[in-house]
Amino acid sequence: MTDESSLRERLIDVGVDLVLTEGSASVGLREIARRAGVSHGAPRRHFPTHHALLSAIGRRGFDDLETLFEAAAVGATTPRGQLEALARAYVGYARERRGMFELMWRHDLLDSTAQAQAPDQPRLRESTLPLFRRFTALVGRCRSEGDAARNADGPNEAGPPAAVTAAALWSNLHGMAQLWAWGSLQLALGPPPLGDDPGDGQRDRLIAAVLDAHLGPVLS
Amino acid sequence: MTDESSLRERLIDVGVDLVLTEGSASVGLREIARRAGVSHGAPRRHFPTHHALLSAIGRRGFDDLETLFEAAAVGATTPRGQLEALARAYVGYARERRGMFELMWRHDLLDSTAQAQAPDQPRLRESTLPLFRRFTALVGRCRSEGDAARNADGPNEAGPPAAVTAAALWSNLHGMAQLWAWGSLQLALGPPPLGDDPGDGQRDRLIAAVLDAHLGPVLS
DNA sequence: AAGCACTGTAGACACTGTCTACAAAGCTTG
DNA sequence: CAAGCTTTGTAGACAGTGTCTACAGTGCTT
Repeated sequence: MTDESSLRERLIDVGVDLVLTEGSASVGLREIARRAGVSHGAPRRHFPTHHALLSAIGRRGFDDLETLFEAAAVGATTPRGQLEALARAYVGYARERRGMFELMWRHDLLDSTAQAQAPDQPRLRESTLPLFRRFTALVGRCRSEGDAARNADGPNEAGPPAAVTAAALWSNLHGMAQLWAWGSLQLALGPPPLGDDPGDGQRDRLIAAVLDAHLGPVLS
Repeated sequence: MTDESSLRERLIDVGVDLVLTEGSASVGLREIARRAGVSHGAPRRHFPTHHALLSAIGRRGFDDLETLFEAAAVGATTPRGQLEALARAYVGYARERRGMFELMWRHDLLDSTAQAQAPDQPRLRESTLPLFRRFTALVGRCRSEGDAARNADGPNEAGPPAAVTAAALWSNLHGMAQLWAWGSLQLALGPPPLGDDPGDGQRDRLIAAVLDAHLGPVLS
Protein backbone atom coordinates (compact mmCIF):
# COMPACT_ATOMS: atom_id res chain seq x y z
CA MET A 1 0.00 0.00 0.00
CA THR A 2 2.89 2.30 0.64
CA ASP A 3 4.28 1.43 -2.76
CA GLU A 4 4.26 4.86 -4.24
CA SER A 5 5.58 6.61 -1.16
CA SER A 6 9.23 7.42 -1.03
CA LEU A 7 11.65 4.89 0.34
CA ARG A 8 12.55 7.28 3.10
CA GLU A 9 9.08 7.13 4.61
CA ARG A 10 8.83 3.41 3.99
CA LEU A 11 12.03 2.81 5.91
CA ILE A 12 10.67 4.74 8.86
CA ASP A 13 7.40 2.82 8.69
CA VAL A 14 9.19 -0.50 8.66
CA GLY A 15 11.40 0.68 11.47
CA VAL A 16 8.45 1.67 13.64
CA ASP A 17 6.87 -1.67 12.98
CA LEU A 18 10.05 -3.46 13.93
CA VAL A 19 10.52 -1.44 17.07
CA LEU A 20 7.00 -2.26 18.16
CA THR A 21 7.14 -5.98 17.50
CA GLU A 22 10.73 -6.71 18.43
CA GLY A 23 12.35 -4.60 21.09
CA SER A 24 13.97 -1.25 20.59
CA ALA A 25 17.35 -2.88 20.91
CA SER A 26 17.65 -4.91 17.76
CA VAL A 27 16.44 -2.60 15.07
CA GLY A 28 19.28 -3.33 12.71
CA LEU A 29 19.87 -1.21 9.69
CA ARG A 30 20.12 -4.23 7.44
CA GLU A 31 17.01 -5.77 8.89
CA ILE A 32 15.00 -2.68 8.11
CA ALA A 33 16.33 -2.64 4.58
CA ARG A 34 15.54 -6.32 4.21
CA ARG A 35 11.94 -5.90 5.29
CA ALA A 36 11.57 -2.88 3.08
CA GLY A 37 12.71 -4.98 0.15
CA VAL A 38 15.82 -3.02 -0.71
CA SER A 39 19.50 -3.74 -0.50
CA HIS A 40 21.40 -3.04 2.68
CA GLY A 41 23.08 0.01 1.21
CA ALA A 42 19.90 1.74 0.12
CA PRO A 43 19.04 3.45 3.43
CA ARG A 44 22.32 5.28 3.24
CA ARG A 45 20.92 7.48 0.46
CA HIS A 46 18.31 8.83 2.89
CA PHE A 47 20.01 8.57 6.26
CA PRO A 48 23.74 9.10 6.53
CA THR A 49 24.00 6.70 9.43
CA HIS A 50 22.11 4.16 11.42
CA HIS A 51 21.59 6.63 14.23
CA ALA A 52 20.01 9.09 11.86
CA LEU A 53 17.42 6.52 10.84
CA LEU A 54 16.73 5.69 14.45
CA SER A 55 16.34 9.38 15.17
CA ALA A 56 13.75 9.64 12.45
CA ILE A 57 11.89 6.70 13.96
CA GLY A 58 12.05 8.33 17.37
CA ARG A 59 10.78 11.58 15.97
CA ARG A 60 7.83 9.71 14.57
CA GLY A 61 7.13 8.62 18.11
CA PHE A 62 7.06 12.19 19.36
CA ASP A 63 4.68 13.09 16.56
CA ASP A 64 2.41 10.21 17.53
CA LEU A 65 2.46 11.39 21.11
CA GLU A 66 1.57 14.90 20.08
CA THR A 67 -1.37 13.59 18.07
CA LEU A 68 -2.53 11.51 21.01
CA PHE A 69 -2.32 14.55 23.25
CA GLU A 70 -4.45 16.63 20.97
CA ALA A 71 -7.04 13.89 20.76
CA ALA A 72 -7.02 13.53 24.53
CA ALA A 73 -7.38 17.25 25.10
CA VAL A 74 -10.58 17.64 23.12
CA GLY A 75 -12.24 14.90 25.15
CA ALA A 76 -12.17 16.86 28.37
CA THR A 77 -13.56 20.25 29.29
CA THR A 78 -11.76 21.41 32.42
CA PRO A 79 -8.00 21.93 32.38
CA ARG A 80 -7.73 19.43 35.19
CA GLY A 81 -9.62 16.88 33.13
CA GLN A 82 -7.39 17.62 30.16
CA LEU A 83 -4.31 17.06 32.27
CA GLU A 84 -5.72 13.76 33.42
CA ALA A 85 -6.43 12.65 29.87
CA LEU A 86 -2.96 13.74 28.89
CA ALA A 87 -1.42 11.78 31.71
CA ARG A 88 -3.34 8.67 30.75
CA ALA A 89 -2.22 9.06 27.17
CA TYR A 90 1.40 9.46 28.22
CA VAL A 91 1.47 6.46 30.50
CA GLY A 92 -0.65 4.41 28.13
CA TYR A 93 1.62 5.14 25.21
CA ALA A 94 4.64 4.02 27.17
CA ARG A 95 3.00 0.72 27.97
CA GLU A 96 1.28 -0.06 24.70
CA ARG A 97 4.11 1.09 22.47
CA ARG A 98 6.88 0.24 24.82
CA GLY A 99 9.58 -0.16 22.19
CA MET A 100 8.91 3.26 20.73
CA PHE A 101 8.87 4.88 24.13
CA GLU A 102 12.18 3.30 25.01
CA LEU A 103 13.74 4.39 21.76
CA MET A 104 12.50 7.95 22.13
CA TRP A 105 14.61 8.44 25.24
CA ARG A 106 17.72 6.62 24.11
CA HIS A 107 19.81 9.75 23.86
CA ASP A 108 22.90 7.69 23.31
CA LEU A 109 21.48 6.41 20.05
CA LEU A 110 19.66 9.46 18.92
CA ASP A 111 21.55 12.65 19.45
CA SER A 112 25.13 11.80 20.24
CA THR A 113 26.64 11.96 16.79
CA ALA A 114 23.75 13.75 15.23
CA GLN A 115 25.75 16.73 14.12
CA ALA A 116 25.83 15.04 10.75
CA GLN A 117 22.06 15.27 10.71
CA ALA A 118 20.05 17.56 8.55
CA PRO A 119 20.47 20.96 10.22
CA ASP A 120 16.95 22.09 9.42
CA GLN A 121 15.45 19.37 11.58
CA PRO A 122 15.25 20.36 15.23
CA ARG A 123 17.45 18.30 17.49
CA LEU A 124 15.58 15.42 18.96
CA ARG A 125 16.02 16.56 22.52
CA GLU A 126 14.04 19.65 21.73
CA SER A 127 11.12 17.54 20.60
CA THR A 128 10.02 17.56 24.21
CA LEU A 129 9.61 21.32 24.33
CA PRO A 130 6.08 21.53 22.90
CA LEU A 131 5.10 18.75 25.28
CA PHE A 132 6.45 20.75 28.19
CA ARG A 133 4.76 23.95 27.06
CA ARG A 134 1.49 22.10 26.88
CA PHE A 135 1.93 21.00 30.48
CA THR A 136 2.85 24.46 31.62
CA ALA A 137 -0.16 26.05 29.98
CA LEU A 138 -2.57 23.54 31.47
CA VAL A 139 -1.02 23.86 34.91
CA GLY A 140 -1.37 27.59 34.64
CA ARG A 141 -5.05 27.30 33.78
CA CYS A 142 -5.57 24.90 36.68
CA ARG A 143 -3.91 27.44 38.93
CA SER A 144 -6.07 30.35 37.94
CA GLU A 145 -9.26 28.33 38.29
CA GLY A 146 -8.06 26.91 41.59
CA ASP A 147 -7.17 30.37 42.82
CA ALA A 148 -10.61 31.60 42.02
CA ALA A 149 -12.19 28.79 43.96
CA ARG A 150 -9.69 28.89 46.80
CA ASN A 151 -9.99 32.57 47.45
CA ALA A 152 -13.56 31.90 48.38
CA ASP A 153 -12.94 29.66 51.33
CA GLY A 154 -9.28 28.97 52.05
CA PRO A 155 -5.91 30.65 52.35
CA ASN A 156 -4.21 31.38 49.07
CA GLU A 157 -0.95 29.43 49.32
CA ALA A 158 1.23 30.62 46.48
CA GLY A 159 3.22 27.50 45.73
CA PRO A 160 6.03 27.37 43.18
CA PRO A 161 5.72 29.06 39.77
CA ALA A 162 3.68 27.23 37.17
CA ALA A 163 6.78 26.27 35.18
CA VAL A 164 8.29 24.56 38.21
CA THR A 165 5.09 22.70 38.97
CA ALA A 166 4.85 21.71 35.33
CA ALA A 167 8.41 20.41 35.41
CA ALA A 168 7.72 18.42 38.55
CA LEU A 169 4.52 17.03 37.10
CA TRP A 170 6.16 16.10 33.82
CA SER A 171 8.93 14.33 35.70
CA ASN A 172 6.34 12.45 37.67
CA LEU A 173 4.41 11.28 34.66
CA HIS A 174 7.55 10.42 32.79
CA GLY A 175 8.91 8.33 35.60
CA MET A 176 5.60 6.66 36.13
CA ALA A 177 5.32 5.90 32.43
CA GLN A 178 8.64 4.11 32.52
CA LEU A 179 8.22 2.26 35.75
CA TRP A 180 4.71 1.26 34.81
CA ALA A 181 5.71 0.13 31.33
CA TRP A 182 8.33 -2.16 32.83
CA GLY A 183 6.07 -3.49 35.52
CA SER A 184 8.25 -2.16 38.31
CA LEU A 185 5.39 -0.27 39.90
CA GLN A 186 3.06 -3.24 39.69
CA LEU A 187 5.78 -5.30 41.33
CA ALA A 188 6.22 -2.74 44.09
CA LEU A 189 2.54 -2.17 44.77
CA GLY A 190 1.64 -5.81 44.63
CA PRO A 191 -1.29 -7.38 42.77
CA PRO A 192 -4.49 -5.38 42.31
CA PRO A 193 -7.05 -5.75 45.14
CA LEU A 194 -8.36 -9.12 44.06
CA GLY A 195 -10.73 -9.14 41.14
CA ASP A 196 -9.94 -5.65 39.98
CA ASP A 197 -9.16 -4.65 36.43
CA PRO A 198 -5.94 -6.13 35.18
CA GLY A 199 -4.10 -3.10 36.50
CA ASP A 200 -5.63 -0.18 34.65
CA GLY A 201 -7.59 0.80 37.72
CA GLN A 202 -4.43 0.84 39.75
CA ARG A 203 -2.81 2.96 37.10
CA ASP A 204 -5.62 5.49 37.03
CA ARG A 205 -5.69 5.70 40.79
CA LEU A 206 -1.96 6.43 40.75
CA ILE A 207 -2.40 9.09 38.11
CA ALA A 208 -5.11 10.73 40.18
CA ALA A 209 -2.87 10.72 43.22
CA VAL A 210 -0.08 12.32 41.23
CA LEU A 211 -2.34 15.07 39.92
CA ASP A 212 -3.71 15.68 43.40
CA ALA A 213 -0.21 15.98 44.76
CA HIS A 214 0.95 18.57 42.26
CA LEU A 215 -2.22 20.56 41.73
CA GLY A 216 -3.92 20.17 45.07
CA PRO A 217 -6.85 17.86 45.69
CA VAL A 218 -9.74 18.31 43.33
CA LEU A 219 -12.53 20.45 44.75
CA SER A 220 -15.73 18.49 44.75
CA MET B 1 45.88 -3.58 42.34
CA THR B 2 43.09 -5.92 41.47
CA ASP B 3 45.62 -8.46 40.37
CA GLU B 4 44.77 -11.13 42.84
CA SER B 5 41.03 -10.73 42.57
CA SER B 6 39.16 -13.12 40.39
CA LEU B 7 38.69 -12.34 36.76
CA ARG B 8 34.96 -12.23 37.26
CA GLU B 9 35.17 -9.19 39.52
CA ARG B 10 37.82 -7.60 37.35
CA LEU B 11 35.58 -7.86 34.32
CA ILE B 12 32.79 -6.11 36.17
CA ASP B 13 35.17 -3.40 37.35
CA VAL B 14 36.42 -2.79 33.85
CA GLY B 15 32.86 -2.81 32.60
CA VAL B 16 31.77 -0.20 35.12
CA ASP B 17 34.72 1.94 34.17
CA LEU B 18 33.87 1.64 30.51
CA VAL B 19 30.23 2.43 31.05
CA LEU B 20 31.16 5.54 32.97
CA THR B 21 33.71 6.89 30.49
CA GLU B 22 32.11 5.80 27.23
CA GLY B 23 28.37 5.57 27.05
CA SER B 24 26.25 2.67 28.14
CA ALA B 25 25.70 1.78 24.52
CA SER B 26 29.08 0.56 23.41
CA VAL B 27 30.21 -1.68 26.21
CA GLY B 28 31.33 -4.45 23.95
CA LEU B 29 32.18 -7.84 25.33
CA ARG B 30 35.46 -7.97 23.47
CA GLU B 31 36.37 -4.46 24.54
CA ILE B 32 35.94 -5.37 28.18
CA ALA B 33 38.06 -8.47 27.72
CA ARG B 34 40.69 -6.42 25.93
CA ARG B 35 40.95 -3.88 28.73
CA ALA B 36 41.04 -6.63 31.29
CA GLY B 37 43.99 -8.13 29.46
CA VAL B 38 42.42 -11.45 28.59
CA SER B 39 41.33 -13.04 25.37
CA HIS B 40 37.87 -12.40 23.98
CA GLY B 41 36.66 -15.83 24.97
CA ALA B 42 37.61 -15.58 28.61
CA PRO B 43 34.52 -13.79 29.88
CA ARG B 44 32.42 -16.69 28.69
CA ARG B 45 33.76 -18.80 31.56
CA HIS B 46 32.16 -16.40 34.04
CA PHE B 47 29.19 -15.04 32.15
CA PRO B 48 27.32 -17.22 29.72
CA THR B 49 26.42 -14.29 27.53
CA HIS B 50 27.07 -10.64 26.97
CA HIS B 51 23.77 -9.74 28.59
CA ALA B 52 24.71 -11.62 31.72
CA LEU B 53 27.86 -9.53 32.08
CA LEU B 54 25.89 -6.36 31.52
CA SER B 55 23.41 -7.50 34.15
CA ALA B 56 26.23 -7.94 36.62
CA ILE B 57 27.44 -4.44 35.84
CA GLY B 58 23.93 -3.10 36.32
CA ARG B 59 23.60 -4.91 39.61
CA ARG B 60 26.77 -3.22 40.73
CA GLY B 61 25.03 0.05 40.03
CA PHE B 62 22.10 -0.86 42.27
CA ASP B 63 24.52 -1.80 45.01
CA ASP B 64 26.26 1.56 44.65
CA LEU B 65 22.93 3.32 44.89
CA GLU B 66 22.03 1.39 48.02
CA THR B 67 25.32 2.40 49.60
CA LEU B 68 24.75 6.01 48.66
CA PHE B 69 21.31 5.87 50.20
CA GLU B 70 22.58 4.55 53.47
CA ALA B 71 25.25 7.23 53.59
CA ALA B 72 22.66 9.88 52.81
CA ALA B 73 20.25 8.62 55.44
CA VAL B 74 22.68 8.94 58.34
CA GLY B 75 23.34 12.57 57.45
CA ALA B 76 19.81 13.69 58.25
CA THR B 77 17.73 13.41 61.38
CA THR B 78 14.10 13.89 60.40
CA PRO B 79 12.46 11.48 57.95
CA ARG B 80 11.69 14.41 55.71
CA GLY B 81 15.35 15.37 55.72
CA GLN B 82 16.30 11.80 54.98
CA LEU B 83 13.96 11.72 52.03
CA GLU B 84 15.46 14.92 50.75
CA ALA B 85 18.98 13.52 51.03
CA LEU B 86 17.83 10.36 49.34
CA ALA B 87 16.28 12.32 46.50
CA ARG B 88 19.45 14.31 46.01
CA ALA B 89 21.47 11.12 45.94
CA TYR B 90 19.14 9.56 43.39
CA VAL B 91 19.14 12.51 41.03
CA GLY B 92 22.82 13.16 41.59
CA TYR B 93 23.73 9.58 40.81
CA ALA B 94 21.81 9.70 37.56
CA ARG B 95 23.69 12.78 36.46
CA GLU B 96 27.17 12.00 37.70
CA ARG B 97 27.15 8.36 36.68
CA ARG B 98 24.87 8.74 33.73
CA GLY B 99 26.05 5.67 31.86
CA MET B 100 25.45 3.42 34.84
CA PHE B 101 22.02 4.87 35.44
CA GLU B 102 21.06 4.33 31.83
CA LEU B 103 22.28 0.77 31.86
CA MET B 104 20.45 -0.02 35.07
CA TRP B 105 17.11 0.58 33.40
CA ARG B 106 17.83 -1.03 30.07
CA HIS B 107 15.52 -3.94 30.65
CA ASP B 108 15.94 -5.08 27.10
CA LEU B 109 19.61 -5.75 27.74
CA LEU B 110 19.40 -6.96 31.26
CA ASP B 111 16.54 -9.28 31.89
CA SER B 112 15.25 -10.47 28.57
CA THR B 113 17.19 -13.67 28.14
CA ALA B 114 18.34 -13.87 31.71
CA GLN B 115 16.75 -17.21 32.39
CA ALA B 116 20.17 -18.62 31.62
CA GLN B 117 21.46 -16.61 34.52
CA ALA B 118 22.45 -17.97 37.88
CA PRO B 119 19.12 -18.82 39.52
CA ASP B 120 20.30 -17.89 42.99
CA GLN B 121 20.76 -14.26 41.99
CA PRO B 122 17.56 -12.26 42.26
CA ARG B 123 16.27 -11.03 38.93
CA LEU B 124 17.48 -7.57 38.20
CA ARG B 125 14.04 -6.03 38.10
CA GLU B 126 13.59 -6.95 41.73
CA SER B 127 16.67 -4.98 42.64
CA THR B 128 14.38 -1.99 42.94
CA LEU B 129 12.31 -3.52 45.70
CA PRO B 130 14.54 -2.56 48.65
CA LEU B 131 14.71 0.93 47.20
CA PHE B 132 10.95 1.11 47.12
CA ARG B 133 10.58 -0.26 50.64
CA ARG B 134 12.94 2.39 51.86
CA PHE B 135 10.77 5.04 50.29
CA THR B 136 7.60 3.57 51.73
CA ALA B 137 9.02 3.42 55.24
CA LEU B 138 10.22 7.01 55.14
CA VAL B 139 6.95 8.24 53.70
CA GLY B 140 5.15 6.42 56.50
CA ARG B 141 7.29 8.09 59.12
CA CYS B 142 6.71 11.47 57.51
CA ARG B 143 3.01 10.77 57.64
CA SER B 144 2.86 9.92 61.31
CA GLU B 145 4.92 12.96 62.27
CA GLY B 146 2.86 15.14 59.97
CA ASP B 147 -0.34 13.76 61.40
CA ALA B 148 0.79 14.57 64.88
CA ALA B 149 1.55 18.14 63.92
CA ARG B 150 -1.50 18.54 61.73
CA ASN B 151 -3.95 17.33 64.30
CA ALA B 152 -2.96 20.27 66.38
CA ASP B 153 -4.10 23.00 64.03
CA GLY B 154 -5.57 21.76 60.78
CA PRO B 155 -7.96 19.20 59.34
CA ASN B 156 -6.58 15.70 59.00
CA GLU B 157 -6.90 14.99 55.31
CA ALA B 158 -6.31 11.30 54.88
CA GLY B 159 -4.66 11.18 51.46
CA PRO B 160 -3.73 7.97 49.67
CA PRO B 161 -2.07 5.08 51.51
CA ALA B 162 1.64 5.39 52.17
CA ALA B 163 2.52 2.81 49.52
CA VAL B 164 0.70 4.80 46.84
CA THR B 165 2.36 8.03 47.89
CA ALA B 166 5.69 6.25 47.92
CA ALA B 167 5.07 4.92 44.42
CA ALA B 168 4.12 8.37 43.18
CA LEU B 169 7.16 9.92 44.84
CA TRP B 170 9.50 7.29 43.48
CA SER B 171 8.12 7.82 39.98
CA ASN B 172 8.66 11.51 40.39
CA LEU B 173 12.26 11.20 41.47
CA HIS B 174 12.98 8.61 38.84
CA GLY B 175 11.58 10.72 36.06
CA MET B 176 13.35 13.78 37.34
CA ALA B 177 16.62 11.87 37.55
CA GLN B 178 16.35 10.93 33.91
CA LEU B 179 15.16 14.23 32.54
CA TRP B 180 17.72 16.07 34.62
CA ALA B 181 20.56 13.78 33.62
CA TRP B 182 19.81 14.40 29.96
CA GLY B 183 19.40 18.12 30.38
CA SER B 184 15.78 18.07 29.26
CA LEU B 185 14.59 19.82 32.40
CA GLN B 186 17.26 22.46 32.18
CA LEU B 187 16.23 23.01 28.59
CA ALA B 188 12.59 23.33 29.57
CA LEU B 189 13.11 25.59 32.55
CA GLY B 190 15.61 27.79 30.82
CA PRO B 191 18.93 29.03 32.21
CA PRO B 192 19.34 29.56 35.96
CA PRO B 193 18.40 33.04 37.23
CA LEU B 194 21.61 34.75 36.10
CA GLY B 195 24.62 34.15 38.26
CA ASP B 196 23.22 31.21 40.14
CA ASP B 197 24.97 27.92 40.71
CA PRO B 198 25.54 25.98 37.52
CA GLY B 199 22.17 24.34 38.01
CA ASP B 200 22.44 22.55 41.31
CA GLY B 201 20.35 25.20 42.97
CA GLN B 202 17.66 24.72 40.38
CA ARG B 203 17.83 21.00 40.97
CA ASP B 204 17.46 21.31 44.72
CA ARG B 205 14.59 23.72 44.36
CA LEU B 206 12.84 21.25 42.10
CA ILE B 207 13.44 18.43 44.56
CA ALA B 208 11.99 20.52 47.36
CA ALA B 209 8.93 21.26 45.26
CA VAL B 210 8.48 17.57 44.54
CA LEU B 211 8.69 16.64 48.21
CA ASP B 212 6.29 19.39 49.14
CA ALA B 213 3.84 18.16 46.56
CA HIS B 214 3.79 14.59 47.77
CA LEU B 215 4.21 15.06 51.50
CA GLY B 216 2.59 18.40 52.00
CA PRO B 217 4.54 21.62 52.56
CA VAL B 218 7.10 21.48 55.30
CA LEU B 219 5.89 22.92 58.58
CA SER B 220 8.20 25.69 59.64
C1' DA C 1 21.60 14.47 -27.30
C1' DA C 2 25.06 15.09 -23.78
C1' DG C 3 25.79 15.80 -19.22
C1' DC C 4 24.52 15.31 -14.59
C1' DA C 5 22.61 14.60 -10.09
C1' DC C 6 19.99 11.07 -7.84
C1' DT C 7 18.93 6.51 -6.18
C1' DG C 8 19.69 1.76 -5.50
C1' DT C 9 23.04 -2.56 -5.95
C1' DA C 10 26.95 -5.38 -4.67
C1' DG C 11 31.06 -6.30 -2.60
C1' DA C 12 34.62 -5.29 0.69
C1' DC C 13 36.30 -4.12 5.38
C1' DA C 14 36.71 -4.15 10.25
C1' DC C 15 34.21 -5.39 13.97
C1' DT C 16 30.84 -7.85 17.01
C1' DG C 17 28.86 -11.97 19.98
C1' DT C 18 28.79 -16.80 20.14
C1' DC C 19 30.52 -21.42 19.50
C1' DT C 20 34.06 -25.06 19.33
C1' DA C 21 38.39 -27.41 19.92
C1' DC C 22 42.42 -27.31 22.53
C1' DA C 23 46.18 -26.36 26.11
C1' DA C 24 47.68 -25.53 30.75
C1' DA C 25 46.98 -25.60 35.50
C1' DG C 26 44.86 -27.27 39.99
C1' DC C 27 42.50 -30.72 42.47
C1' DT C 28 40.95 -35.09 44.01
C1' DT C 29 41.58 -39.99 44.61
C1' DG C 30 43.28 -44.66 43.76
C1' DC D 1 53.09 -40.48 43.04
C1' DA D 2 50.35 -40.75 38.89
C1' DA D 3 46.07 -40.96 36.47
C1' DG D 4 41.95 -38.73 35.81
C1' DC D 5 38.98 -34.85 36.13
C1' DT D 6 37.23 -30.20 36.37
C1' DT D 7 38.33 -25.47 35.83
C1' DT D 8 40.02 -21.44 33.33
C1' DG D 9 41.92 -19.15 29.58
C1' DT D 10 43.45 -19.20 24.31
C1' DA D 11 42.72 -19.17 19.35
C1' DG D 12 40.20 -19.72 15.42
C1' DA D 13 35.85 -20.03 12.90
C1' DC D 14 31.21 -18.39 11.79
C1' DA D 15 27.35 -15.53 10.87
C1' DG D 16 25.98 -11.08 11.40
C1' DT D 17 26.55 -5.92 11.84
C1' DG D 18 27.42 -0.76 10.21
C1' DT D 19 30.00 1.77 7.09
C1' DC D 20 32.48 2.74 2.84
C1' DT D 21 33.39 2.55 -2.18
C1' DA D 22 32.76 1.54 -6.97
C1' DC D 23 29.30 0.92 -10.27
C1' DA D 24 24.81 0.71 -12.92
C1' DG D 25 20.52 2.52 -14.12
C1' DT D 26 17.02 6.45 -14.14
C1' DG D 27 15.16 10.87 -14.92
C1' DC D 28 15.92 15.81 -15.50
C1' DT D 29 18.04 19.87 -17.36
C1' DT D 30 20.12 22.77 -20.80
